Amino acid sequence: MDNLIDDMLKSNNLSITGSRKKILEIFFSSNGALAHGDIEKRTSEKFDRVTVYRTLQTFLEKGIIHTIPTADNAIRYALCKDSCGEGHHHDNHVHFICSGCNITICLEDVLIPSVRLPFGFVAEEQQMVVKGVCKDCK
Amino acid sequence: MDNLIDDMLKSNNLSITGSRKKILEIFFSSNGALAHGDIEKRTSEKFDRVTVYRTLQTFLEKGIIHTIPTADNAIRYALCKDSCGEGHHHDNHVHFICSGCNITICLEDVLIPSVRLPFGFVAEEQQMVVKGVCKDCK
DNA sequence: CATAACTTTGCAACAGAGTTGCAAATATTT
DNA sequence: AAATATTTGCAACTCTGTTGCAAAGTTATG
Repeated sequence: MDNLIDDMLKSNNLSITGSRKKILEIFFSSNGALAHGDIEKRTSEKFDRVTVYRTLQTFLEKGIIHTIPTADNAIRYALCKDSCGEGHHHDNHVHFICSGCNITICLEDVLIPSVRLPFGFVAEEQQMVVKGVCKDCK
Repeated sequence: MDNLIDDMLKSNNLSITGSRKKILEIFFSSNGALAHGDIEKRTSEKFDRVTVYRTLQTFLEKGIIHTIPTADNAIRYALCKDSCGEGHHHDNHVHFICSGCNITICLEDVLIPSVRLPFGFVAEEQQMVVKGVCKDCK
């Protein structure tokens, strides 16, 4: 497990540091998406806020994590499935937010359906968020 | 025009005040969705920041406007079409953000397609945002 | 394996978005 | 026109995120 994380960092040309390892571990051991605040809570005051922000930013740039749009004004992050090439991650799946436990889940198998736009509009990227009750809260 | 706005406020049990009239006017005269900051700019320093926030909050509660989810961490608001009853607005249309002029538009005629969720998940509400180029920037 | 070169961290300070309490001002009711 | 209720503006605050810079840590080099 530790080796997997080290390799992951190394293959992205990132120095292997305590905070990066810890934050990656948190992502691996959580089944949903995480907001910056969630991560701060789970690192139990070990790292500076700024370090967490910068680490997330770095992971984002390297395509290790991706962002999830939410209406509640807090960016959430989730691990990318390593099925696609580095850098250009295809984030074309639906995200689910449970109104019970508030978890945010990537529904990797549920693809965003395409819509027919009015004449003159060209789509480049689309995001879909479904709110409801997850299988554990039912 | 002034009467329409007054009636709109009155029928929602809201006092008719300068800031509310002005902010409603701004919504009527803009063709896209507005963030809090946009509104502040267009009121040209006439009202307090807090008043704008509270007015938007009030309009939201009364179902006069609705929020639009964006990835860039700023809530945007748009007028609700008055086709549906008071309070319970059906916000089931797609939103479009232009990467050229950055406008956010409600595509009232483009309904969000429903998706098949994994077993055990129940959808209550869904939001879809398409980014691309609008008809004026093409 | 020590030293140099580079990268990352933590601190401090800041910026922007949004909220709350409260007294003053403005609307509405009578 | 006075009494009541609602709304506004101010001040102060919280929360989220960013930037510059020196200190500490990591990696590469001889």
